[in-house]
Amino acid sequence: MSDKPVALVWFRRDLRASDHAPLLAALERGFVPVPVFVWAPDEEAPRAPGGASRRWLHAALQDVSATLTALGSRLIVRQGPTRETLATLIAETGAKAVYWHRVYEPAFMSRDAALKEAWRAAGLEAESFAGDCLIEPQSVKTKAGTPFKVFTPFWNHVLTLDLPAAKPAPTALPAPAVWPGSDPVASLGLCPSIPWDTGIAAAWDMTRAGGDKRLRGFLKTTLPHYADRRDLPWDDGTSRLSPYLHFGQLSPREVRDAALKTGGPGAAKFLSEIGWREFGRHLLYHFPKTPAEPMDAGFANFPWADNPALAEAWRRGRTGVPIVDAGLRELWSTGFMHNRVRMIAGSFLVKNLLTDWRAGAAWFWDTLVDADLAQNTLGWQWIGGCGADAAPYFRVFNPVLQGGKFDADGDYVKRYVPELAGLPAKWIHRPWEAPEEVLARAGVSLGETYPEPVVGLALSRVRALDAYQRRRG
DNA sequence: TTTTGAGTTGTTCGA
DNA sequence: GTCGAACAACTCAAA
Repeated sequence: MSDKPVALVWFRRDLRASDHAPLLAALERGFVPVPVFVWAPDEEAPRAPGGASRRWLHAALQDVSATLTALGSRLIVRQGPTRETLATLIAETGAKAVYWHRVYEPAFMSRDAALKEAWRAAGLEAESFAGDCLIEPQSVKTKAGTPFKVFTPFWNHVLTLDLPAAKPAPTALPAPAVWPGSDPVASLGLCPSIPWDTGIAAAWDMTRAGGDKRLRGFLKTTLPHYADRRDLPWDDGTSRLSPYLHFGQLSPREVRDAALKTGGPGAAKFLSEIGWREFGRHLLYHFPKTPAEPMDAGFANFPWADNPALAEAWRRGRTGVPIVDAGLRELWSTGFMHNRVRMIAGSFLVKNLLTDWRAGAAWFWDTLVDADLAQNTLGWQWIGGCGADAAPYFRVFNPVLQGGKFDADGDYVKRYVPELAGLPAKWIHRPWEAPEEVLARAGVSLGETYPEPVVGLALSRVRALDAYQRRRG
């Protein structure tokens, strides 16, 4: 117990005790930190967090709460409008300061600036700190003073900068004379009422320790082969750190420092993937309308097809194209989709089905445990061909060829589309072309046990090329 | 200001 | 089956 003045430490996407500048600042400046989390989903834009993301948040909050408790502190959890809820907590604790990490999403930038101004006007010390990125979006500019729009020069520039390293967690935290009341994490209603989350819970250790274990194992055994194996969806060749990074259970500085320390082949490639995360934040900050609007204005009136049945088949993994269906079923059952398959499935929705990329972004938002506004926007605008550094319009992924290249034995398809497991590798990515006797032997009856393809690949490819070409005028 | 080199992730076609 | 060319210019970033 301490009679020092209290500082609220406002937790958001930084659900950890290590590399936590606001927490350290409170201690260094002689305050007793009171960690707080405010659940106000309606204030997130353009949409409140999706189901899978909420499920992860539930675990992450419980975990960081336990971590803070072990250090002698607590996590105070409240729900309600952020401004009023924090005002209540400031009054209850007599806090003289509020510290937090910046979040660079459009909905928060102006709101948080207004809060800072209001708190300072009220005589509080209010300060925000660099958030969940290696380099803050507003501090990187081309020599012409404009934001970067191409990844390679962006990242080459960032690599020349002297970036701060991660800081360790405090070894102990003081407690205030009186703790304010806290709602149980369970009362936030983040877990589903019908248990669709068993697959997610089985696939992930959603704690900081789980992320840390994943990071260490990845660096030790996978990093040397990263460049080759990261594209194989049946393999465990990617870091799978994205949800831990999204919720700040691991900071990008911690991940970067550990990868640099490991070094060797693969490290630069892996760091460039962290770089894409940075680039996504950069783009969202400088182009705040991109979650809702194509960055390339020429796409404003693109003739997207409006076919709810096809979009639903895609969401449910019932398109009849095995690797696409496998990806969407992996997503539905585990809250994750391998990066290679995200591209294949995204290309199929946007190009073969000519569906507005925003429909894909909305589904990913609801179902991904790593759903992140900046990354989701960048990824979907890229595959739609309407974003920064986007895929050329004529790049239409062929799911059969992609399957043959990256899932040659069909192991990935078999895992998530078990009704095709009896098919030999030769046909598993194109069952509609398999001879009748092969299908019969595998127990596959197209249209009954597994759908016929909802579109012909060749025809829909030509249609997409035509639509994209026409857009160019 | 003008110029120049370059740009995540692909497919198809024809020799 | 393997390989190179074509696909389409356009924009970006830096010299």
